[in-house]
Amino acid sequence: MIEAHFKKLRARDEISSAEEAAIRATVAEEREYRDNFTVARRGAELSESTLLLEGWMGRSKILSDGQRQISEISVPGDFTDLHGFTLKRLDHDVVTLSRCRAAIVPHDRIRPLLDRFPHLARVYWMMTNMDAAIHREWTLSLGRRAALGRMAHLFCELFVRLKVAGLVDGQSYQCPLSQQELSECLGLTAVHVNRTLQELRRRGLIEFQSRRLTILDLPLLQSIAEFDADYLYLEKRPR
Amino acid sequence: MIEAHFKKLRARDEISSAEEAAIRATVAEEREYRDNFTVARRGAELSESTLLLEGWMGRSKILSDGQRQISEISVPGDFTDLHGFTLKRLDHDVVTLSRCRAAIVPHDRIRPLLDRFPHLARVYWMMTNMDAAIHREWTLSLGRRAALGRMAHLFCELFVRLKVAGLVDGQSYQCPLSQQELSECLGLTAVHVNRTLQELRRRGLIEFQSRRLTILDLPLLQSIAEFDADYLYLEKRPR
DNA sequence: CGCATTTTTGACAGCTATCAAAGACCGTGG
DNA sequence: CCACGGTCTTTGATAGCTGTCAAAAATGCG
Repeated sequence: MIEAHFKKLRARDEISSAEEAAIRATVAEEREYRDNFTVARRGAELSESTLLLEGWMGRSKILSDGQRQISEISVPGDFTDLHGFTLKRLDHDVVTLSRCRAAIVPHDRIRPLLDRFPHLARVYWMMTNMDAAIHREWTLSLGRRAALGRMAHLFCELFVRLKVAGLVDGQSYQCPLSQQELSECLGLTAVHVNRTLQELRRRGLIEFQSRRLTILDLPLLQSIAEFDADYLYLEKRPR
Repeated sequence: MIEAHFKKLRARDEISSAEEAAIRATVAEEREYRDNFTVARRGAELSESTLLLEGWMGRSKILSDGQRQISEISVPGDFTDLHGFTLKRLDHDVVTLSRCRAAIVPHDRIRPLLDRFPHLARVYWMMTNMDAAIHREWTLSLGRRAALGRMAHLFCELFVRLKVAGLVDGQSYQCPLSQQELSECLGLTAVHVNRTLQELRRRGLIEFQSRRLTILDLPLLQSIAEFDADYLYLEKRPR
C-alpha cells in the first residue's frame, strides 16, 4: 500500500518515475504494530521516519492529569514523523489508533535522496507544511466550532484525505477510532462525543457502526462543518 | 532588527557568516504596515515571504458568522509566511496585531539561496516544522487546558520566544494584543478573557497594562500552564 | 478636550463536563 | 458453537465553565 504515498504526492505535484524509484529504495524495512501502541515517545531521538502503509496513527500529548489530546491523525500514505528529520526529536508521542503496518525510512537515506533530488526536498517540505495547515484547521475547530460542526469537520477532512489515498469506498471509509479517541481529537469528553454522534445520525448525515463511517449527505455535512478543502492543497503544480 | 532573525536561527544551529550575508542579500525591500491590516489574504498567490522586523502579526481564519481564530502569533525575527514558499498560496490570512515593519524576501531569491546552501534549506524547513510544533501546543491548549492555564501558557510561550529574539526586558515584554485579540488566540470570548486576566492578576502571577506584560511569578505561571519549552526546540545542533 | 475603542461589570443562559450505571459488542477460549 | 470478561457505547441526572447581552467605566489617540 505504499501506492497511497505516491497518490498523495502526485495529487500535489509531478513525481517522476526516477524519483519514485529512489523513494522506494529508501525503505529499509516494514514493521507491524498492535493497536494502542506508542511508536515514538515525546523527546526521544529519531534516526528514522515512519511511512504509514496500513491503519491509522495519531500525534498526541498528555497533561499531568491524564487528559490526552490528539493533534493530528495519520492515514496510509502519510509520514507520521517526517518533521523529525529536521527536528531530531519530537514534541509529542506517536501512537497507533488501530493495528498498523509501516515502512521505515532511515534519516541517513533521506539526506542523500534530497541531495540528489532537490525537487523532492521541496515536495517533502511542502508535506510538512500541509501538516501544519491541518493543525491550523484543527485549531480553528477547537477554538471556534461547536461540537457538532467540529465533529462534522473531522469527518469531512478524513473523507477527502482518504479519498486521495484511494481508501474511500463510495461514501464510506474505515474509521477505527473509538469514541474515546474521537473525543481526544475533538477536545471533548467521550460522553459528549456519543451524544454529538447521535445528533449527526438523527439528522441523517452519517452512519457510524462497526468502525465504518458512511456519509449520507456530504453537502449538508460540509455546510454544518463550514468545510473548505483548500487547506489540503489539492492542486498539482510545481513545488 | 533583522538581528532577531539570526538570534532565532542561531538558537537552533550554527549559521556561518557567509550564510548570514547571503540571507541578508535576499531582502528586496522593507515595508511598514498599520495596525489591524491584512498583509496577505487567504487563497492569494504568494511570490514573496515576509520577515517580521518590528511588531506582531498573526495567522487567522474566519468563520461565516464572523468569529475569528488566530492560529499563531509571529514576533520579530519570524517569517510570517515562509510556508508559502512551497504551498504557493496560504490557507489563512496574515494580519498585523500592531504597527509593523517587515523585510520582503522574493521567492525567486529564496530558491537560489537554498540551492547554494542546502544547510539553510534544512534550517528553514526546520523553522516551518517548529511552526507546526507551536500549532500542536495550541491544539493541546484549546482542546484540554481550561481558560486560566491556556492563557498562562500563551504568556509563557511568548516570553520564551521573545527572549530568544532579544525582546524581553527583565520579566516583561511589550504585548500589543487587545483582549479581543487575546480571545481570538485562546478560543474564548473577550469578556471571559477579561475575567481570566483578572484572576491571573489576583493570584499575583502577572501584570498587564498599557500593552506591557510583566510576569511576577514565572515558576508558578509555568506550573499552572503545564508549560514545557521543549516544543520550541531551543537546542543548537546540526540540522 | 472629545470621541472611539477597549476594558470592566452584572445577570443569566447554555453547552459541555462529570459521575455513575446499564446495555452492547467482541475477541477469546472451552 | 456458546459462554465469558473486558471494552466500548449509551443513558440520566446534575454541575459548572464559558458564552451572551447590555451598559458603564476607563483609556487612548487625534
